[in-house]
Amino acid sequence: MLDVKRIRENPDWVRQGLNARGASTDAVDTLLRLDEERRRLLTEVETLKSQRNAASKQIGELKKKGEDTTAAQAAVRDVGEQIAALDVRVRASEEETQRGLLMIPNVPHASVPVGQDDAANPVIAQEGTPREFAFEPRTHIELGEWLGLFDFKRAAKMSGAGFALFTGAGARLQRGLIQYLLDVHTRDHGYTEVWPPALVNAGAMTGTGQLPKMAEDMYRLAADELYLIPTAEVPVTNFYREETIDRALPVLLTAYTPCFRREAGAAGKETRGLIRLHQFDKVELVKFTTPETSYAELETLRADAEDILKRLGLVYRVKALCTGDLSFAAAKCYDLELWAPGHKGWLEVSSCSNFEDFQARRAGIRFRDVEGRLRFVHTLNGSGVALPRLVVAILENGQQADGSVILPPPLVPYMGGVDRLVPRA
RNA sequence: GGAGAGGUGACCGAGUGGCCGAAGGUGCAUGAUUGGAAAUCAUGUGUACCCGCAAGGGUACCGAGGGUUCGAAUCCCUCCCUCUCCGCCA
Repeated sequence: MLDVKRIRENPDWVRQGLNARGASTDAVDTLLRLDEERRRLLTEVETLKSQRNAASKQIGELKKKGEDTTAAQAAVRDVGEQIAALDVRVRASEEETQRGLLMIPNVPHASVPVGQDDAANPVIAQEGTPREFAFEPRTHIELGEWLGLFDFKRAAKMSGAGFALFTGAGARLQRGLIQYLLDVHTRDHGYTEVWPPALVNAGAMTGTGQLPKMAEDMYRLAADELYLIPTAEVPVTNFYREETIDRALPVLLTAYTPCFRREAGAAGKETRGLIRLHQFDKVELVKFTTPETSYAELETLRADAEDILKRLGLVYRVKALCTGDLSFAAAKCYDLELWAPGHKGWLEVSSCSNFEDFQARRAGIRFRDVEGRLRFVHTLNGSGVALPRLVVAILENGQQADGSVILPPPLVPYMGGVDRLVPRA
């Protein structure tokens, strides 16, 4: 969330940000009104509390001297009742202000291109050129079925539409990719590996900004009031929730987790095969940085994710998300998209975002700067990368005329020496 | 799941109704001492919010939330977490 003081002192900054996102600025005006009311009540009740504290102290002293304090106590009790009544209003006002704050999205960074929606996202880089095929390239679904890598029919039987069941070499490829991605990020990019819970509480979800706004998109276990994580960003960013980080910044963490998304409202979009799933696997990168370095760190985070795609020899492009397409908590974001020749399109495999102090303020993650002041860190994260679409690209790009698939060389050791996927005999 | 013991500041630890935002110790910072250090001595050392141009003042916080009281770290209730033992289980 944004700093209420900053909104108070510079409401136009927030209004401009909301405008750029294509969101209404009414929330700012409402919030300013709520904040003013809140402070008025707070000042009032604190004055009364000050009076009560002084009077109570006096009663204590009088009692020690053995004097009668009945009248004084009655008077203070009266003040106490006023305080109790006011406290109720203060709390209501604070809750309302907080609710308002939680619903206001982050303000886009000045470098974010202005635009209405994803059509306005500029492509800022492209690596490699799509391969020319001497035959009509098959989709990952055709390839996977022929090679026995996954079985959507059986997945639907046990779980329903939108779930993947990997089999044989397909299952091994999942395991190998997870290990490969974690190896590269820990060995070559300086990240520390963590293995977090996949179920988190509402506090964690609020800390990273999924709650309260995105409640509809998540699986929730009502009996225990727990949520299935939609991304490792949630548990990993909450690693330091309500803490002052006592390590030198930046802190770099990486984690593999399954990810769970209800994808409510996604019906009708690309739902076949591996492209959009209710459960998928992902290796995530998370950074905690000082405010001064977060934008430089965003560039290296993106480079770390890109490095994976380069090593695997895949064709990809980078988009800078425009103001209108930015997610709720992000101040700036890049998307990495892989070329999928069978699918004849680009598939998003990573979003690399800087949230500035938006998540840190919600989650209470701070550090001590060189002058010893407590400040909120900046948090960043990016996929490094999501597995299913990576598999789509690997299969569709590596396919041969006979339907076999040549694997990228770095994966061969992770596949037990297998360099080409062929149907099981 | 059952029984018991606990949760106090960066850390250890005292504190059973007012003199407690909290003793004492450790750590840390600054100064004195020293050639330099150790030791020693002195001083300082939480966070959030509100009022104020500022200086400064106020409120709250002793796991969380309620309650009793003129007054709660201290008493009562609920919940969470940690530890020990038992049960169960991968």
